[in-house]
Amino acid sequence: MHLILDLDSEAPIYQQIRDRVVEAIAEGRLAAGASLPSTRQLAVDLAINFHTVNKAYDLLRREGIIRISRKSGAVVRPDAGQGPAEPQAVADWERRARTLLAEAVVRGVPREELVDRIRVALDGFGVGRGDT
Amino acid sequence: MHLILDLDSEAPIYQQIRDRVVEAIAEGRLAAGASLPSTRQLAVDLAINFHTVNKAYDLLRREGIIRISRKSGAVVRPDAGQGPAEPQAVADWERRARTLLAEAVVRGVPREELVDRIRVALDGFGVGRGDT
Amino acid sequence: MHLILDLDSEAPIYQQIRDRVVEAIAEGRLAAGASLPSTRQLAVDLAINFHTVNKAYDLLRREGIIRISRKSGAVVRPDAGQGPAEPQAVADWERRARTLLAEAVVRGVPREELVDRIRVALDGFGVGRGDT
Amino acid sequence: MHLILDLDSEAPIYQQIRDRVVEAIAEGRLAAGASLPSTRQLAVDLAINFHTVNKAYDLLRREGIIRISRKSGAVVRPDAGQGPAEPQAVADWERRARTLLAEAVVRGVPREELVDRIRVALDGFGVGRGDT
DNA sequence: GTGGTCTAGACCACT
DNA sequence: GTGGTCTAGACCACT
Repeated sequence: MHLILDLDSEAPIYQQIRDRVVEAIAEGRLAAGASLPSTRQLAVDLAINFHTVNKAYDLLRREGIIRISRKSGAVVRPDAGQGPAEPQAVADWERRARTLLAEAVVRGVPREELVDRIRVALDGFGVGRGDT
Repeated sequence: MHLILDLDSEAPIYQQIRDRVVEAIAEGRLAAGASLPSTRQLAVDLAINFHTVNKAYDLLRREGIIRISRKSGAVVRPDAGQGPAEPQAVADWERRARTLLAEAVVRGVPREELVDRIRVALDGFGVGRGDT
Repeated sequence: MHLILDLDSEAPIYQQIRDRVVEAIAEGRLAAGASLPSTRQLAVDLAINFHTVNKAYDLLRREGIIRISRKSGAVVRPDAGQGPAEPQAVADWERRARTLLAEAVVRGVPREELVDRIRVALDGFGVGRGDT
Repeated sequence: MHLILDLDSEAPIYQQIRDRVVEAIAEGRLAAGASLPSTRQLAVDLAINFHTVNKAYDLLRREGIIRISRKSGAVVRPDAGQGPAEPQAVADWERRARTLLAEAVVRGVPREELVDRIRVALDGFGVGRGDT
């Protein structure tokens, strides 16, 4: 799994790892059931502290996106994106989406362009397309 | 201007203020040219320190969303959302949107529902609709 | 005298007035001995408080750039830009110039471009050209 | 890094710190990639509050001149002064330069002396000389 | 009356 | 150990 960090960003590294993994799953680069690199391996690859990778994986586990076991390490949950989403998580997501959309509107991005950009992004995601 | 904070949220208070103001502008509750409460006043209303409000207003100013002067306090920029958006800001926005969309996809929100929710949110925004 | 203010700027209005007057003198739009508008007139033209204009004029007077008398109001000093500059003022000016140049260099403006831009600016100034 | 403040100056302390750091980078005393003192350390050295240093560093970060991380503290961006300067920033810079030059002209500094002083200042800057 | 700056100290987040 | 956030209060600058 290739994964690019932006050390200049104000976003914490563990959050960036979490975000990139989520994107990789959405894009289909990380299939359901696939293994993530070991925390130590990824830490070496990214030249960061292994506790930071640990924190990212733990976050993904708590979000129900991956499973972690001593035997098989971290794997993408086979049912990720299958069952209905948790109402609580969806409500929270919707609030964040609202803020993000409001920002674009206030910045003067035309609605058509906005919807287009969202469509393009969604088209890049192979998971959950309904034809799976 | 009514504005609700979540003190339990991990999002800093100043960021929440910024987000709520942006939403209020997008919704049309805060019109272009309208005054925001003074930093001290809003601090009293929200039962927080005025420096925190200051930081939020300063952030909005640097984003080009409000104008601040010692004379007239903070006002929504009359040209907010008028001119074309800055490419840099739009690129940054798109990255954040991608991450957010990926999360929804991975959580199993169907695409139709996703697009619907976005449409509903956009319909709640009065600004920049083109027919104004 | 036409004079444009930027109310969005963080620079105080009195400082902007002072700066614009200095530029007008350098450009030759305000000749040595010429009268400035009365403080009340300028305040009306700029839609600002007349105390603010007063403060700007007082600053120009203290800098030795204009003379103020009850009889003839504010006039550009006839000897502005004639005699040798005050060493103290020049030293102070040089420090500010150093900071400004350092900023351009750090931002990556090539030296040739830097010198060119300065030359162009100086060419727009009619006063003190030596051929007067 | 040695750095001298003028507590009597009307320029805010955080701005002075920012200006001195920019000069140190232009002079080559602070190389690309070099570390700045920690906010707390510099505050002790300058006998000021660490929040003031924080504000200066935050300003430098927003200007894209330094990078800040909790791990390695503040470092001069390796690419500072490398890529082409932002047009917006250059336009703003040019306006300030115009005002500064006008002031010198009005004060009676001869053009030759003016250009000489600028050349001398630029010669003191090791960064971006093209022959490096 | 408004925002801006500075000091001071507490506590937290990240690595 | 580093920076980030928040509170608190004083004083100043601008209009």
